[in-house]
Parts: sequence; C-alpha cells; structure tokens
Amino acid sequence: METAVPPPSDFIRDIVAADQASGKHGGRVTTRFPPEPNGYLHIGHAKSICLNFGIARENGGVCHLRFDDTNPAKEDVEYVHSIQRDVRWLGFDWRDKLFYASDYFEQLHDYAVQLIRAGKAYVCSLSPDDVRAYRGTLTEPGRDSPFRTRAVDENLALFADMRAGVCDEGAHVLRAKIDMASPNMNLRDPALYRIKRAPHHRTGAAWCIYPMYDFAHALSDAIEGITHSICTLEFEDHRPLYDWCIDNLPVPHRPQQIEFARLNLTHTVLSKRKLLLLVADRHVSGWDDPRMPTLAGLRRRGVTPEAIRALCASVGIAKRNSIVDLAQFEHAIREDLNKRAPRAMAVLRPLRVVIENYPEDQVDELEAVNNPEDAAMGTRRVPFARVLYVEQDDFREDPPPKFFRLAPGREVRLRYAYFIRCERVVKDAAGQVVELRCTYDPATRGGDAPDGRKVKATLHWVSAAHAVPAEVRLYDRLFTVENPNVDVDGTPFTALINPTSLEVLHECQLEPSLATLDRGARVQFERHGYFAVDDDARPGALVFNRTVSLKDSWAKIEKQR
RNA sequence: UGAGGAGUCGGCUAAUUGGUAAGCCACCUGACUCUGGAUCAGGCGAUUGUAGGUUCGAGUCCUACCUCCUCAGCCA
Repeated sequence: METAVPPPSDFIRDIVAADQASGKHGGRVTTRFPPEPNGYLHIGHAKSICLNFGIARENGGVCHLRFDDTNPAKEDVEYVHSIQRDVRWLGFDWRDKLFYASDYFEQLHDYAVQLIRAGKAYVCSLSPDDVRAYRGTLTEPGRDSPFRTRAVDENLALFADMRAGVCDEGAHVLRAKIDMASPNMNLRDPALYRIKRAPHHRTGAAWCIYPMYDFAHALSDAIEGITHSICTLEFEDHRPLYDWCIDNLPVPHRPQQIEFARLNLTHTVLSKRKLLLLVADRHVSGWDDPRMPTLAGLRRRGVTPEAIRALCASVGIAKRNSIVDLAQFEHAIREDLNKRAPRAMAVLRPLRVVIENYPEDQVDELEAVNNPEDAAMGTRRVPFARVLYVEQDDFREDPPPKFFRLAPGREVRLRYAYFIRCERVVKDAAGQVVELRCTYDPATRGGDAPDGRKVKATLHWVSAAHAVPAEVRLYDRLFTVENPNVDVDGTPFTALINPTSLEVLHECQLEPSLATLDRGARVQFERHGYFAVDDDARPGALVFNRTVSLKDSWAKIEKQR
C-alpha cells in the first residue's frame, strides 16, 4: 500500500498528459525500457523501469522491453535472462512487446544505405586516432575528413565490403555527414556503423558491422512506434542527433526523447562498469551477492519489490542531479517489511540460562503473536524448558545506570513466558560468563505478575533443546565513503571497499518455527532487524540474510525509563 | 575561454503558473507499549545560488553574475 502522501509530481508525466490532451499521438502512449544486456539491473534501473512502465500503465499504453544489443563485445545471454527476470520481479509486464535492436539489423542497414544514397552518410577510412584529431576539441571546430566527399557509388561499394567482411576492424566506419564545426560534438559527423568481429549472442556471425547507439536507438524507437523515449541526462546532447536520424529517414513514426536525472544513492555504487569490476575481481560472490545494489542482490537480501517501487515513487523525477540518502531507501524497506514480516525470537549470540526451579523434563507451550499490529497474522506456540538461551548483551554483571536488563539478582520478563531472576553467574577458567543460573516465578506465566510487580525489561529467548541452529549474515555498507561514485582525490574505488562489510554468525539459535520457512521468506527478529531466508544457501543449511537493521532500540528505551 | 543542462530546509522533492514557502527522509521531545526500531502527538530546520530590476506583491517575470553536471568512444 502506498503512503497517503501525494507523490511528487514529475515533468515527464506532465508532458505525456499534455500530449494526451492535444492528441499528439492519437491518444496512444508507448514507452520503452532499453537496457544493454551487459550487466545486471540495479536499483538505478528500477527508477527508469518504474517510470517507463508506470507511465505506460497509467495511460493505458504498453512499455516495450528492448535489448539494446548493438555491441556484441560486451553482451551476453546471461544478462538478457537476468534482466527479464528482474523486471518481472519488480512487478512489470511488457506483454508480448519483447524486442531486440538486433531484430532490426537488416532494416537499420537499409536505412544506412538510404542515407548514403541521399549523400547524408559516407564511409570514412581515417584511423581512429585521425578521426579524433579531425574532430577538433570542445572549443575548436573540427575539420572535414578527406573521405567526406567520397562518391555515393564508392561509399555504397565500400559499405558493402564492410558488411561482407572483407575489411579489417577499424579500417572504415560509416559516418553521418552533418557538421564538423558544430559546437555539439555529437554532430561532428558521428559514426553510424563500425566493423566488429565479435560473435553476437543472437545473430551469431551473421554480421560483422554493428550500428552505433545513436543510430540504432532513434530508429528502433521509430520502428516500434515509441511515443516518449525517456532516457537519462547524459543523452541531452544526443537529442539533436536522435532527431537528425528520424528527420532524414522515411520512418513510420516520430518519437520524442525526454531526459531525466538518474538515481544516485549514498554509499552505493550504481555504475555498471564498477559493479562488473566487483564481480570480476571477486570482491563479491556474484551479481546477486546480497551486498550488491543489483535487483538480484536486493532480492536475495530480502528487499521487496514494493519497497523499491516505493523508493522510486518517493524520489520524484527531475532534471537535477541528486544523491538520495540511503536512509530514505531503508525507510521504504522497513515500512513495507514492518507490515508483512512476522516477528520471531532469535538469539544471535547465545548465553546459556538454566532455570533451576523448573522441572528437568517439563516443556511448556507458550502462545506468541506473529505480529502485534496485525492480529490476522495469527499466533504460534513456542516451547519453554529448563535450559534456555538469551542474548549475551542482555546480561551485564555490572549493569551501568540505565541498563535494565538481566544482572545478578535482577528480575526480568522472558517474552510470552515468565519472570526470571538471575541467582548466580557461572564463569569459565578465563573468567568469561558462560552460564546464568536463574529461577522463575510460575505465577507469571504469560508475562504478568498477579501481585502487580513490574520488571523493567523483556528479553527474547529460545529453548536450548528445541532451538534450531542457523547461520546469520549481517551486512554492512560495502563502501566506507559517502558517495563512492565520486572520485575521492583520485582514490580507486576498490580501495574504498569496506573489508568487514559481511559478518557471518554461526552459533545463532532460533525458535523452532523458523526451521520450516521457505526460501526468500522474510521475518523480523526484534531487536536485530529484518531478515530473509537465503535462497541460495547450501542444501540443508538454514541461512538468514539481514535485509535491513533496526535502529538501536535499547539505547532509546532504556534512556526513557 | 564551445555547446547543452541544473541550482528551494542537512538529504529528496512540492508550490493552483505573480498572491506570501508545503511534504517525506534524517534528527530531537514527549506519550504508549510484554523488548516497537511500530504507533500517536509535538519540535528543529529554507530571507528559494548571488546582486540588481519590474510589481501592491516574485521561488515564479527581466538583467547580470556565481556554482555544479554532461559532451572531444569505431561504448551505451
């Protein structure tokens, strides 16, 4: 459920609404989400996905999923699969509108030939270095390539040679004939086609020339009848070229490119290049490592698609570069999980407690509520016995002033169970506390004392005999600086990786109801945070990933008392 | 010193198009609670990048300036 707060309005929806009002596209709205299959989708892509699919849905239109697969050297089928999975998981549907730029290679090639025939494109045989030299700089105009005046027939023949595979990579390139003196670098005769001898994941070896982004993207949009082609800010300077492509070819439709600011999150790397580096250099276990900001990583970490969508709705759409505080994302996660995750008792760092006056072989079944805020989530029964575990830091031998939990001689409540009093502390040879000897008050069953006496703390616990052992993984921020997307005095970003970003706890003891949870299931261990059952754990192993931590409760609670 | 964009509380955004700066996150206070981080109530916090101008009135219009981002791939 969304918050009652009106979402930030956004200028793109305003444009679409205006177009709808004026009937610009005959009342039709078609958008597209166009990832290059060269990596996994991350939270930044989620903003674009929510925007494109959202606008289409709101206007009764469709959003196409189109793979921009025009650079076979970087692409892989693994990515086209993961992208489809992640978009679906996020909650969006492209219906039957799944396309690939490579579907249009033949058509695109025809368009290129038409441009050559019209004298608007030419084959340039300058070396890459020379092309750069001829291009000029930001402040100086470029110079015409000596091949700019090549005859149409010669261009046609050379382009055919390029396609036929008789040329080496880099020998020629097809260029648009626009303006080498343009103040916009993108218009200084940009490359349209280059020779590339890499096998393509869909077309195999059928092609050895591939269209460049600007050419392929504009025309793919036109071919598919996209009405609003929404992309990020760095393409603003490309819009004149986008328009040039559709202005100079007999395309069936004229799409409009609109740019918005991409999402940035503090403490989070959202650069595909850098994420790939993390995977390739094995700083993480893979694209779905729970520390990764990828949708696959977030999913494995226990983040819900609803929370991601809520974040995207809350950050708004604008042209202003911004960095959203990670806390805003964590808030969205907690808000969603708070409603859906049942509560459970878990002891992450166990301390043994023996209830001396509790019969050796007796077991109580106590009723516990699954969610105090939602009675519909029901109750469960939790076994209570003579030997228990409580959290190590719920006991202090020398309690400081505001510490109200267990200490020698002190009485506390075990949640849903009884009041217990610490009678004695057992230590090992090294002086470490290894066990607490306690007594319980049978009259306090259920958690209230008939004589009205109060305790100042309530502890979580599990029965040692019934508890299930589990591995619990706590994650910290992967990076140690505010924004690892920004260079810090030239520091390579891998130097910013926090080496202790993953803490694995092996001796955790959980209440037995957690043993049968499905993979991916989410639960709140009160005081510790929200967790999800790892869906990639070893068979038989019970592994929980912490989705997001709760804030430090005891500090606040004990301060108030 | 080319071109294209952008500047509103600490962060992210809004302001009926000229009518007197709103919301969320974060933070802080209370209240309640069988561990709430929950919930409820309240608070802190922006002379809207700067300087002028028009106007009864400017975040909105005009002028100048400042700062930041993007672009010199045969990547997308």
